Amino acid sequence: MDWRSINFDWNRARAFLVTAEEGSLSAAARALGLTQPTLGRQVDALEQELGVMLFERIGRGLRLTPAGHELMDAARQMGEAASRLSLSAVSQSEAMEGEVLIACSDVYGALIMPQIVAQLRAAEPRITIRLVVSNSASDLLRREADIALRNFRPEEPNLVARKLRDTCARLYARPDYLRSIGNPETQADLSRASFIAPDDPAMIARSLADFGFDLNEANFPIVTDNFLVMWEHVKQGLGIGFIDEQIGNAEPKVTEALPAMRPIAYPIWLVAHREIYQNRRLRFVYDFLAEALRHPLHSDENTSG
Amino acid sequence: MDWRSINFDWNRARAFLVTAEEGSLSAAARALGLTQPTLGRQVDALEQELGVMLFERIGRGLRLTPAGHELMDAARQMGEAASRLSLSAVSQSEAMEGEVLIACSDVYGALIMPQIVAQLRAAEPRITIRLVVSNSASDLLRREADIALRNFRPEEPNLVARKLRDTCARLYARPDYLRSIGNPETQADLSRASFIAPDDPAMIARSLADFGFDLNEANFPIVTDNFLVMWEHVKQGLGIGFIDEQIGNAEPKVTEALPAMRPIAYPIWLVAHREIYQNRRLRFVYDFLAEALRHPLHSDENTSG
DNA sequence: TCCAATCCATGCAAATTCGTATACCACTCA
DNA sequence: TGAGTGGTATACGAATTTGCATGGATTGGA
Repeated sequence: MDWRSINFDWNRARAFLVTAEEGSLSAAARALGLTQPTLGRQVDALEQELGVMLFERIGRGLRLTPAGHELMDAARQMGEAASRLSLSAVSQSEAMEGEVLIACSDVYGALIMPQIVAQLRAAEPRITIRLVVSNSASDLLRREADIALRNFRPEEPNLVARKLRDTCARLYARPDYLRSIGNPETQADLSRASFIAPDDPAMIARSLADFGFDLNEANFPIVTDNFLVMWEHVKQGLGIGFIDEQIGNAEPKVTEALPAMRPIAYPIWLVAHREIYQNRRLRFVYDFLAEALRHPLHSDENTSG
Repeated sequence: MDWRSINFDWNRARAFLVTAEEGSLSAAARALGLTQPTLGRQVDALEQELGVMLFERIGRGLRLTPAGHELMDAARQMGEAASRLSLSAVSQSEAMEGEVLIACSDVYGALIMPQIVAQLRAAEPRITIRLVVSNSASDLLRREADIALRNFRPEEPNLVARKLRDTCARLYARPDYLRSIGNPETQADLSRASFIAPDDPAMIARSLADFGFDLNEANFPIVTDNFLVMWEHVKQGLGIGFIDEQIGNAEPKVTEALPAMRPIAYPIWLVAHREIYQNRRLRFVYDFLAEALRHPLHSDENTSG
């Protein structure tokens, strides 16, 4: 495309428009929050730039030349479009209406978010929520989501992040499963137990080694990349699984496998695009989530899936 | 009027428009003759100013956010209006079509300009002429005229002036009138003659004293502020009058009253508004008049009124 | 898998623009 | 007529904006 015809200083067009409408440079300067010399120079420069004399300089005030009068039509339309642009922008950033994309894990999406979303929509019904469920970190910079729940400190610059709290994961299993393996009481007692593991068993095994376990691939007969799937297998009595204590404690079908064991602590971070600084709707959801997730839910509030 | 909604940096809107249309800051910079950092900062600033995120920064290039996409409509209309403004300005300054206001004295308007205007309109028929006839200097700065013929060096700054040549005024009268007062040959012989005087007889008397006359108010029985009226009275044989030799010599009814007398010399200046530098039509008329008036018209070209 | 091309972000010096202060002019009203 | 009001033009120092140079990152193809 050829942009030559718009390649002039648009601020000078604004100066021309307001000066013509207000009748003087001084009045235009007041209206725009600038000074009279500035407006005067901008109008002069526009005349030079366009090669047209816009105003006659008479003693007091200015008067449009015939040429200037001819150009007022286009200038007004430019101003109206500018006004639409800015008002539309304001309404966009101020509007509570619209969709917010929240990225979270499948477990959070299924077991924690529902009641938070319910509260949020009760508070602000015009906001609609799209849950982007993934167990890998969503790319906020590419707007795969507006706000993400993460369990690690985000490293990307240009993101807004807030650590909400620390939480714990514990080992859960069905009581009948625990009985079937002899009601273990120590890590050593679980050396031949079955764990329902997410994703990479080898890595899980290494991590659990820090907690006194001695496990190998034989301890991971069922693997899935979906925590919900894992959890359902635990609830079915097929083995032991790690899950957030908030969820595990609320599930009547299961019990803690090793109550004496030190839990695995990890953080809860709320991460968002910088746009939350500018968009009232995003800001609202961000703050709402931060407040709702700051403390664990009461057990009786949980969905037991 | 309330201008708040247009009081943002319009150049940033231009940066936004071209960047969105071109697909990248670099391409927009090339299209506008700016640099990529400049465009980038302008877009950033617009986002801050409007409170809306316009682009997602993805690896290569940018992509409009939904909010940015919403604003493109208004931005395009702004650009189209800007384009109309600029193109309209160009066509105005380059248009040969239109009116040109020429200020001149009544004598020039009636006796000199007609044939010059005829030539001018033959050369450029789309130009129309309005003759602003006045024996006092028109105010070009207030656009009482575009171009003025004057008989003195203009003093106003901001005007464009060119001295075309010097010309002379001489004393004329009808031969029968001269006979009736005894065929005068010297200034003293005219001490009881009748002069048809423009405007202020006392001032004329003082001026003529420099040329050896000794006149008083009794010598000015007919006074008018209109040189054409004066000239018609001279042609009617009612007295003696000063007029440009170009006109006097071309009028068969009259003859020079004192051929031996030194003529009154005065300059012919062409004065115009600065706008002639920008307006092709004004420039054409200015140059045409300068050329046409540089030398006296041939006698046989004159209208004899 | 590496290289070339292309793009955005940022630091810094230069150029431009802006605001303050002031001079000057035209009109109005006492 | 003379002071007051409200306007434009200009000088100059300060603030902002711009361009250049450079670094980092991604894409596409050899």
